[in-house]
Amino acid sequence: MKFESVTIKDIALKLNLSKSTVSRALRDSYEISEETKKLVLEYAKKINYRPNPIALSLKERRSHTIGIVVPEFSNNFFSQAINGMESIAYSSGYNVIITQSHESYDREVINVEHMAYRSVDGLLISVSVETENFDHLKQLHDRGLPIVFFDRIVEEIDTYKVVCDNFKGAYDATTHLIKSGFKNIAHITSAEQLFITQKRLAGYRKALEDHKIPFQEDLIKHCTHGGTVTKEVEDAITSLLSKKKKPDAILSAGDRITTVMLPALKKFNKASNKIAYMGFSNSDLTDLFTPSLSVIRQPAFEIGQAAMEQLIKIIESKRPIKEFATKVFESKIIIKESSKK
Amino acid sequence: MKFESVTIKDIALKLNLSKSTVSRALRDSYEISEETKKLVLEYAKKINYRPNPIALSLKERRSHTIGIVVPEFSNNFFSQAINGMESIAYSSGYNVIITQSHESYDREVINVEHMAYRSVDGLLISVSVETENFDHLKQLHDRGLPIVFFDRIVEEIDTYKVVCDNFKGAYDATTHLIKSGFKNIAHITSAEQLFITQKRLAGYRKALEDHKIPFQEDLIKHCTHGGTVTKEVEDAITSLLSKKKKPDAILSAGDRITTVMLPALKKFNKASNKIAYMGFSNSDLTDLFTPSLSVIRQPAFEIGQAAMEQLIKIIESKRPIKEFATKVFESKIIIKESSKK
DNA sequence: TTTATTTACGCAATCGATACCAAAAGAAGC
DNA sequence: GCTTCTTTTGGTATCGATTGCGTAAATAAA
Repeated sequence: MKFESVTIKDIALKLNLSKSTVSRALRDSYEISEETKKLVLEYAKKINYRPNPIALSLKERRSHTIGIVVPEFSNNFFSQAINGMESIAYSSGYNVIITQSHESYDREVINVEHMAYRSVDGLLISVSVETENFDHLKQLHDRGLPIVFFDRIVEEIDTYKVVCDNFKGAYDATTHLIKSGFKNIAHITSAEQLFITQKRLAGYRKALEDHKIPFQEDLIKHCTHGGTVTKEVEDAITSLLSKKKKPDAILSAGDRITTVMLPALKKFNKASNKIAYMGFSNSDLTDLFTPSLSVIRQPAFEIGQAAMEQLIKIIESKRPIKEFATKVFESKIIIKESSKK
Repeated sequence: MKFESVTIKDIALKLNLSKSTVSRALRDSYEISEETKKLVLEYAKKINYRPNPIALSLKERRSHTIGIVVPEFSNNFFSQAINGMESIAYSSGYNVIITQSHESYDREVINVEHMAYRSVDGLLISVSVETENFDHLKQLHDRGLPIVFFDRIVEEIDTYKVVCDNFKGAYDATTHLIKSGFKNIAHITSAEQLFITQKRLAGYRKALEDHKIPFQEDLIKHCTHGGTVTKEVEDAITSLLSKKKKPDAILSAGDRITTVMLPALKKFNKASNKIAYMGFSNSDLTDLFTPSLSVIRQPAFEIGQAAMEQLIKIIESKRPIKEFATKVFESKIIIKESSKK
């Protein structure tokens, strides 16, 4: 239960040296004789000595560990982004620890604080759908913790951000639907306060406008839990389908909403005139659906990489960085069966 | 960049007390007067004092943090298991940190050691498909780190384990295929050395045997990367389909193999006589496929919960635990279209 | 009044590693 | 032979929190 580990003191005792000498020998300091170095290094290797990172974190106030907070792993966009982050972190000598907020504000606060107090050197976060108050992040940021936002960014905190061009993604998808002959396009999306929700909605509206299709408020459905609660998506569908003038196409925002929407829609499409649909999704399985799903795909892996690269740059910069940019990636429209007339 | 935090010393200085008095007051020690306690508590609250967990970890050699190592998040089985683990951990006052091995032995070793040295109080792990040498886990276990295995367990390390009845899962699925009229059933599975692979294969063989169908070695295909490399699954399919006597059904093991197999099979099924299939999968999307996918589903969330519960029990037990059990859950066969004649 | 017992607090060591400062030993210069 | 400089090593404080031990003051008992 105690988990004994080898320390510098053990080596010092054994070799009749002081702790400081051993420490310096291990770090290959110039002030230690070759002879002593060799002695220490050999013995350290023999007993498989490893410096205790907890002690180092306490002393140096850094841990070579980066914290990642995402809403959910099971959302492919996030698991792919995490893979991108890991790839950069490991090659730069950092470890990552990852937590999920499960779209809960409370959980997000707990996770963020736990990481901060565990001395992560920096934080990568995509905020939960519930998060409207950003004090937990602002405080840490003000106290000097490097933070990089990705995907679900927080506008009011001035740091580096990595996103997709959500406006354009939604604009292109909507345009595609319009050009395919649909005129009554609904939009099922995430909570209103999310920045990406606003951007996507704006893209959708602009596409309608550019094609002289009037915007209808009641074709917009917000899922306040981002699709994690199945019922809210089903309710949105039901509400759309019970309208006098039913939509002929649906644009959905977010992996979760898209996949939860499909079963409900499938049931309906069997019984009556088909409704076309497409959505934001990074799932690899969308081709297997019938009809195969047209999607807006984001370069999640690259977004993760870019976010991690930037975070490490901030962490390792000598002087505090004041100028921050927002890196924007392009999403890609992939047309399959589900959006055809 | 430095991230200043409030310490006990700050409080002591401000209130003209010693560090020890402040510490004791905060921990509500009986040797501190009510008056002083109140003073300290109020000031601590005011300046938002939080004990530094790094310092505590160093002192107490425990962190109230539990490490989880899984092959991949994007595998639904694992993301669901993690959710089960988190649910127990949080209600028991533990935090979790999660890493992926990406089915790589080297990455697994790095992750495990990083966590151990970061003073996790215990470890939950499902080993990578590559892992054949268990020294990294054995060493830690021998030194007293509580470990609980789940799903991909290590037989030779004596600790608590949580699994599904993989034998029965494969047996039931194979039996179902046989009873549906298939006689030439192939099995695409993961690397041979994995314990669950062996169990599933045994279940498959027993079902054949019980129905007097001869076992054919060349109907078994092992994917040494567990399906993470698309080509190995495609090769397995190609090899099966190029046989003189093609299989009439396929049983696949594991989420990843199942989903990677589908596109390859779909292409083939369009062109020629259909091959039935079913597989182990915890994806929520299997109903959306055409044909809808018959699956063996494991209670991943419950497995995660059980594993975490048991780990916490080991961590918190006063005396070292010597007797370990293996908890076995039942999987469930869900019959859909893909396994019908 | 004297002694014994609480009460309430401070000092210093500890966890593991690092780093500044001092000190010892040897080498070099005069 | 003495001072000065260099090389190599040891002592000790530090990071933040806990804790055993010691002790002054306050109170109770004799």
